[in-house]
Amino acid sequence: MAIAALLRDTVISSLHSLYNEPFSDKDFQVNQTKPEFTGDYTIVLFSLVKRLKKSPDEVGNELGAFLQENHPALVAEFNIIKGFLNLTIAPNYWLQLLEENYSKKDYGRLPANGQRVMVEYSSPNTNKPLHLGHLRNNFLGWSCAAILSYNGYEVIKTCIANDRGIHICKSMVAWKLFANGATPESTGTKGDHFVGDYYVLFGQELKKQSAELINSGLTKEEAEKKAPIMQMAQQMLVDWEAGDPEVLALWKKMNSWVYEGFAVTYQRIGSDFNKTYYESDTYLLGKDLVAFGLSKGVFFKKEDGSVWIDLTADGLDEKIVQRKDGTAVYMTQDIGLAVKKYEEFACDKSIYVVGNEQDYHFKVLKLICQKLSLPAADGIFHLSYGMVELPSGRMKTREGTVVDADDMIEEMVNVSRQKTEELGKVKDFTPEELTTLFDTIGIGALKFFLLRVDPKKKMLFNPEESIDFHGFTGPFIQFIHARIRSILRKEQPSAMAGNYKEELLPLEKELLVTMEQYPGVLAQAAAEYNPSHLANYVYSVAKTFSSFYTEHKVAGAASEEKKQLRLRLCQLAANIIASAMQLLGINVPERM
RNA sequence: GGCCCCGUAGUUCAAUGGAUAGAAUAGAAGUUUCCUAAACUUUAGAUACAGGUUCGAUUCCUGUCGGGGCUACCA
Repeated sequence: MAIAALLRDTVISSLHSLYNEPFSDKDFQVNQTKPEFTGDYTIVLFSLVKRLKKSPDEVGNELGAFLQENHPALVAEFNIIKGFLNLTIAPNYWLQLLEENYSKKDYGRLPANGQRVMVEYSSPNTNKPLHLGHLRNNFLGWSCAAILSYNGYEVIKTCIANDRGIHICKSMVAWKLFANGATPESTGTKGDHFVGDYYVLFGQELKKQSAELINSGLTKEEAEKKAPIMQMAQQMLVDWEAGDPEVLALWKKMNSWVYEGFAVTYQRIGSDFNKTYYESDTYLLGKDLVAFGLSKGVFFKKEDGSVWIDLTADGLDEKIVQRKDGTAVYMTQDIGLAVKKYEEFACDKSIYVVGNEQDYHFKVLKLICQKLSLPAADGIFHLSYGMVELPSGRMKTREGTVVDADDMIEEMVNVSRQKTEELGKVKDFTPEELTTLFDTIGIGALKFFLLRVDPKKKMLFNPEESIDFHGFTGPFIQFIHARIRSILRKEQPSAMAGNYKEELLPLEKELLVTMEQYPGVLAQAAAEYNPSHLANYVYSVAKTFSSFYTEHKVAGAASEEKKQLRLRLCQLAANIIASAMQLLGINVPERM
């Protein structure tokens, strides 16, 4: 058990023994002791003071003495400062922890817990290439899946391809009008970019056409609706739904180009899925649920035949679930897909990694599913993440301010190549090894940059300043790992004769205390679906190790006993760094 | 208009209601005959504003100011 949890339980039982009353973890806090005070962990006593009607010193002394006397293997010493009971953990506790875990490659991994969870992420539109915002989504979804799996969940990764609709028709219309039969092959363009270019062309042509109509007195909205090219797109959507063979053939062809492009990018960034759903297959789902909802009285029909749900009692609006022409809307499809997913996989939880602009949508989705008493309802969880913004604000396709994912990756890899060559430490690598290393470092920097921030918060990317390779970054952590591996290549820990007797030095202790927290951090990252906890944590391990490494020699330690201890610290640190980075989707090199 | 989210060093990010608000970067000053200097050490620098709850508030509540999002018979 993690020491913080162990202390919590021990304090609860100790308080019970002392005062013969029931206590819970709400009655005190367990914090790590601030470095300026003596001790490792601190019990915050204030709420106990109130409840027991004793002074902080009284409570602290009674509890401290009790712990010291009855749990000597855990608590060695204590001191009290202004209501804070600082506990020094028995040195042997740390040493034993190290001895038991230093060689475990999967330190912190939990056994299967029988729970199954679905993570839907990525979910691209098939009319344009991926951008930086999609990368945040992909990294987040992949990492959450990995973290959950490490914590014992069975994880199903899914993706819904938004492969139909007016946006797809726009690319198709523009291609028909302007391409003269060009293909990705004929132009040497990556398929998703190729199709995206026609989506942009559509926008430009629409702007041109609507400008003329605006001059003749229409509003912008009216003009865009009436522009001939938009009319063509609308007609194409109707034809698509009617199953027009020519339209379907074009649709299939252009989508296949996009998928080829996506496959290259997914391969590069490591995104993968157990199951991909296609909106073209699922967009009619949910229609029978409308009838079901009507029969249950959850939905109601308006005079024009459209079907709605009234959510005003829940503080929301009325929401449409079926158009007057009988077709399903986005919401209805999503309800249908939720049911389908549940039928296929029966997951206990279903996580949707989708941007926070859809907070309202998912609130409504879950609420409707609950009102329909669908078994899938309670498991729905919207992992709502913030936008990646530029200094000028949101990225907008229309204004050409999107940061393209492939360009971004390419640039990161180039920078890593350049920096690596400047340092000149891997001149003996083969070309293949170098290519792998540049990818590892460049993509590692990018992933870490996007994952170190709390997913819920919007974040800023400034294209003027390239992503850093120093400080709180992926490459720094990779570098520390390479340094540790360099030590361990020369010498591995071997069996220690007897018990370790020397005192732990402050930096050794700090490193070990930090490393003990890994399982706790993993649990928190899983519970909150938040890889940034892991990113922050693994950085603190690397940073602490770096200080330790600068201050103390490992191979040249003063005694064999000391050397063995430090080799164990190295081994555990390397294992934790590799493990945590792996869960962020980042590889760590042996050398760099 | 209604609903939701966010305002922390120059900048980008941390901080289950707890001790003197942490990092990184940019700035200043140092460190390399020694396991990789993509490093280490030192230094200066911040809770938008005004109230309230509390022994204690960056955190909870109210208001003001500022920023963003949602509010489609688009997906």
